Amino acid sequence: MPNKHSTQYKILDAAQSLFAETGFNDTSLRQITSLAEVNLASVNYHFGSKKELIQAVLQRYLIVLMPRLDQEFTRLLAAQQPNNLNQVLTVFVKPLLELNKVNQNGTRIFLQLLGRGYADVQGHLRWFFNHHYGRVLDKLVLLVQQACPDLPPGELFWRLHFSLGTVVFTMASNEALAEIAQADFNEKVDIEGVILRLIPYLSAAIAAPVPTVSQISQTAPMLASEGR
Amino acid sequence: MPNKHSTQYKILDAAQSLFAETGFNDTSLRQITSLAEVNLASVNYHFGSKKELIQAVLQRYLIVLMPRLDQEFTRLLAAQQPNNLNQVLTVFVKPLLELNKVNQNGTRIFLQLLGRGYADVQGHLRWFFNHHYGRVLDKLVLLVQQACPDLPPGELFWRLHFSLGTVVFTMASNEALAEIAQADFNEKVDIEGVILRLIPYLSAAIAAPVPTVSQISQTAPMLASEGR
DNA sequence: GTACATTTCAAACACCTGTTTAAATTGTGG
DNA sequence: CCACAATTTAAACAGGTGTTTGAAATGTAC
Repeated sequence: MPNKHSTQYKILDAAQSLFAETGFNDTSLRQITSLAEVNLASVNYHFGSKKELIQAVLQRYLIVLMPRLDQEFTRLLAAQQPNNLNQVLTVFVKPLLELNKVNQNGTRIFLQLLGRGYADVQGHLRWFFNHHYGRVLDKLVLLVQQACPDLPPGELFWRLHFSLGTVVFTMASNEALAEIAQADFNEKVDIEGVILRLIPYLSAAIAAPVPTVSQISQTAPMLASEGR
Repeated sequence: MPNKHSTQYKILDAAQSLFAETGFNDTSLRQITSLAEVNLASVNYHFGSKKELIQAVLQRYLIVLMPRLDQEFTRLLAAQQPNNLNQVLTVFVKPLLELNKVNQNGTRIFLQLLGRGYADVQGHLRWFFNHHYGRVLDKLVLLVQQACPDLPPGELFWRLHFSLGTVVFTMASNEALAEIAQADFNEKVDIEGVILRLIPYLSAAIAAPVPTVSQISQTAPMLASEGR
């Protein structure tokens, strides 16, 4: 059934582009089916519901990406001495760029979809992702912990989520940013360029020195008195 | 007309909470008016349209925050020697926390709204913001440039947007993150705590060493061959 | 070629959206 | 109290949403 020109594929291809551009909630099934040149009802026939279509669109990439990432994480975990942060983050590059084999502009589209997935806080997406791929991310956390042994677990938690925010936001607004960069600095930037710029940024961010309690309390008292 | 219990205020208060929680597009006027206990038509009567209501909700905070930020930026720009990044970023703390005077939980709500504003890419919001407050942000760029004189302008552009993504995403998903942190690490985290954690993170990120061309080209060839 | 399952299709479904209308109500200055 | 403006109200508007239906078309195995 996986004909490259089947109705399913036409729907998935149309849906992913529109989802990436406009977000999940702001893309209607009628937009999708008219771009795919298929009947409106075929979405519900083949995928059941819009919710399941969204998951199918993401799954097409995740099913390729996550095992590749898992493989890279496992390889790094097997190393004798702990890896530094740059090494850990760099393993994302190849698997991400291989998504261009799944689909034209696959890397860009997938990362945009990821951004949309977190922006429209669709509860089911978060569950879907953690349920299927939580184990893989645990390995990443372990690697980062090994790379930054001085970082308290709580601090690491926040910094990983900060970093997720950086990636997700950057990708969601990728087109707009790339246009501005082109106009203001005359540098052509593609998705690969952005990924390579992110690595040193995130690397330094995650490994940033943890402020001591005394440093925090310089500003803290003011806050407590002004709250509410 | 600015009675604290007027219809306008009831609408604004209900709207900001729902917008922050669910996003602009996913919050209906009927949800807002029923929470505010006013008639549906009063939104269009008092604000004209939903678009203008969104801007009014944001404006209530921006009109307080931005002059305060402008004042801080100007003060720092007048200093004899250039300020370091930590000093520059720290000036955000006080003006942001003063938003709690505008409204209960004002700081958290405003930052969540900011996140929503960039997530639902409503073109009019970007325009609205740049049109009214572009000048203020130019001063911030100047300050960061002075703090990081070795950073090429193009790189600085990207890193500031990366940082915006960090803040915006973190705030948009703030509730969810705080809950997880509470459950997993048993640390109560409020908006002030998040802001204070962000500063060293962003500071290190923006000032990260710029990779040399030779470092990039180690991974680049593979990309070019696989990209389409 | 006939029987059966799969897939397509146009139409309708029930519901939700932002906005507008015109009448009823309330507030206000003379 | 009256006249006039400002505000509130219920109702309807036109259009969009995801989903369902039942008949038509197509594919497939015997």
